[in-house]
Amino acid sequence: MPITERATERAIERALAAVGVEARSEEIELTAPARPEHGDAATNIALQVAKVAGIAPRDLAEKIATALRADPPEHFDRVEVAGPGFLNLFFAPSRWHEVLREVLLAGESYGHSRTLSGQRINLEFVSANPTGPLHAGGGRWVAVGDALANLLVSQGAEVHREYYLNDLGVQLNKFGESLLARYEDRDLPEDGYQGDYLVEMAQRMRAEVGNSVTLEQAREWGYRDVVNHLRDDLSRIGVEFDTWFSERTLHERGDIEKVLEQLRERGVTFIADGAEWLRTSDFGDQRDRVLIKSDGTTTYLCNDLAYHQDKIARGWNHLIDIWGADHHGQVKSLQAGLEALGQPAGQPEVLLGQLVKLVRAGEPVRLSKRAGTVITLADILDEVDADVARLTFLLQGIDSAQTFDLDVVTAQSAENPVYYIQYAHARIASIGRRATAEGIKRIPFLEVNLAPLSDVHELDLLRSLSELPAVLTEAAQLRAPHRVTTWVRELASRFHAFYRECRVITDDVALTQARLALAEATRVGLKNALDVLGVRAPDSMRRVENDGVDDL
RNA sequence: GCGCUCGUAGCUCAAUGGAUAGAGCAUCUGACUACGGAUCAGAAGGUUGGGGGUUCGACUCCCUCCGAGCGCACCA
Repeated sequence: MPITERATERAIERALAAVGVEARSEEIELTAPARPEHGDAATNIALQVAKVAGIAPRDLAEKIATALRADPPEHFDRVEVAGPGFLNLFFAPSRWHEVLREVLLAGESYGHSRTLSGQRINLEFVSANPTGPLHAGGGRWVAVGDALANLLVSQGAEVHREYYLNDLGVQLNKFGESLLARYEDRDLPEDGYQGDYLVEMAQRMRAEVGNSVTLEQAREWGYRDVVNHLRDDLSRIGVEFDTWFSERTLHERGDIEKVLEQLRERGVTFIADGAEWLRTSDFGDQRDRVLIKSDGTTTYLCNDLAYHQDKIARGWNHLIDIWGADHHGQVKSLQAGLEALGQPAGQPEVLLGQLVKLVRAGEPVRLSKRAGTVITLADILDEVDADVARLTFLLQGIDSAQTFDLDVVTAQSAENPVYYIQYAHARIASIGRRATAEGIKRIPFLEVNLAPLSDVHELDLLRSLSELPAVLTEAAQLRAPHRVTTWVRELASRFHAFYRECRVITDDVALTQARLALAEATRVGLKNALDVLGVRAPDSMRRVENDGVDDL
């Protein structure tokens, strides 16, 4: 885990200069070692520059260490040379006390930065076809997309959450036909949508619209109904989109024709076999793609190009799309098309997420809107609360397929890691209530003498807290919100250990004040991380047991 | 066949090219008449799919084989 420690980095720079070795400051990297015996911060700079300097790594490390001892950084305790040439730095506890002050000073902005300032990011996610309810696996993109948006914002970016509605074309028509068939109690059309939700929808449509409904009316009524339910489901899990972009808009405004003209002007199109093609292969695609089919209609790619062109025209200087990995084949075509339009290469940045495998009792649950077996996000939210659902989707990176065991998530929802984290937050709030109840006068946190904090559990908490800024920055760069989950689980774990070993409220007034400050700093860390993840940080919790509900 | 992605403990998953690969669940052993036991401490569990290579150092990068998922439309 990299850490940001400017004063120490500068001290190492000075030591390098004293030794007579040149190194750019960005080459100096400090990491938090996994093992306590490797110190509080370690650097491999001697290993990096040994070859250029023409000195054996360990010898060089020793020289740097000597220089460092002569001109140490703040809070320096000692430095050791270890292994092939690592420099392990040990800090005095005052360095960690400094962290505590930083956390309390920054408060809800602790961990935030301006590293992405100036980036105006359009983040498109979910964008499931408006032909039925959002299925359970789609919840992954809901949770990941929203958390990623929060994460990017925490690093100074402006982020716009966008949902693209494919409210035109074959799928929507098929959906309309299927709904009408249910309404008229006829057999479903070929390849129709078989989901039971259409039966229930048809009943409501009859109640609202009456006994005479045309195909177009059915399609439009159904479309609006589905979108309303999408909004409801998303709202239940706490996600709100800034823009719901309708594909129809592109046609109504003539955007698609405009994009076609731009491409023709750029000379990147050609006619063949009665169709109009785009030379995407000139821009890295495997082969060229069709824009206008021989029947005169445009392809999905053509419309998608107009759509992404519009996002840029609206002022977003960076586009991110989160797609299911089953669409990976389209990435190159879209990027090539945008580049053909004169946009910088690599837009949009597409994050491919592996799909969710739903499992029940060890057996895979097959999901298909059209086949009729649908387990929806709403079904999940009926059984577990939104925090459980969100955190479950945010436990792992999106590069590998997630196995979502419905039995485990529902039956054992009380054992979900989210409660472990929230419990730490609630415990801290409870300690605060206790302190108040016992009439303990609270010194303003920033005036508290922190010197009594020296237990390993106390310092471990501060070590974790010191990592949050780097964790958030890196998670944002890697588009990996799950890293925040990993970090906050560790912070919670360290707090629970501290709580067991170190009683906060005691007769020792000075120690009590210092530990109350430490608890508050921990609370801030938990809260800020949970905010990014979109999970609540409660001040109290109720546990549902077999024998009823306990107030805690 | 071609392409993309993935393969880590019994299970679910972590790990900017760094030191002895870490958690949770499950299993086993323990814990304060105290601030919330949704807790804590410990044990056991690994040839990171196999084999090569690059590197002072590889779960990580490269090659190859095996296995899994997904794409290879004038569908969306």
